[in-house]
Amino acid sequence: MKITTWNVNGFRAVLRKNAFEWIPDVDPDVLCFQEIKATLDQISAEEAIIEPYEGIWNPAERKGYSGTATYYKNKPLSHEKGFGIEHFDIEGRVIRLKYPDFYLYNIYFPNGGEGNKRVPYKLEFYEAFLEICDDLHAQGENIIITGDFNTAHQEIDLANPKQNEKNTGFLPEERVWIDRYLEHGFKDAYRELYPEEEKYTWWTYRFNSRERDIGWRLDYYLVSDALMDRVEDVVIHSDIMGSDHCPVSLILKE
DNA sequence: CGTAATACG
Repeated sequence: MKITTWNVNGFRAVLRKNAFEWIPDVDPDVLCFQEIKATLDQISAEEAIIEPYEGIWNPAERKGYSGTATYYKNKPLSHEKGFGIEHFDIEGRVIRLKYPDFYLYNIYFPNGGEGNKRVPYKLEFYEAFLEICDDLHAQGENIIITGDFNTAHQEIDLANPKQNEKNTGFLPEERVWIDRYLEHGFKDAYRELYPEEEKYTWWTYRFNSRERDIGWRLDYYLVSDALMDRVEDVVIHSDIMGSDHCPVSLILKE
């Protein structure tokens, strides 16, 4: 089974750029998109279709902002949008699919904002979601979390760690939440397999950053400890264009 | 700089 995550930074922008063309080549079983920045009524029915997938959209209430969509080949046992907490759910950040062996969460974690204004909301979101994961783990369930975490975990996860210690995305109080997830029964699948690799998944559109590879690793797969032996590979598709993020795939053994 | 609506990342 192959799962691919991609922060599209505007579903309509990706359509305009014809930038979904890589999908048949990568051929994921599930596609997790973040920052769709659209509702279904802003595009045609045809534009929402990605063959041969079926899609679930969870847009934010606010126009042109945030939002997630998950496309799958094989129908999950069930699916839910949000986590039942109003002030988080209105931003369309969460879609959960239930498969026989695990829950798959597609999540667009909050950005800390200009002047770190939204860091408190972001930290609350990490906290609330970890509690949900704790409950599921306590029930013996396995979980795969993927999406844009909006935080680089360690110095190895961004090109310029020193100069970003006071910027959202690399604040100590944000990074410690990734530590907490790992302490609560998750593995960072990419880092487990590639402890020394310096590869990024996001580059600002400014300053020619992508060409110069001045980036951050913000898009992760956190998998329950018990699932780690089923992880065959994690692939960062650095060459796939169309957004300021690149797609990342998780390949699971059956 | 880019996406999208006048803010946000």
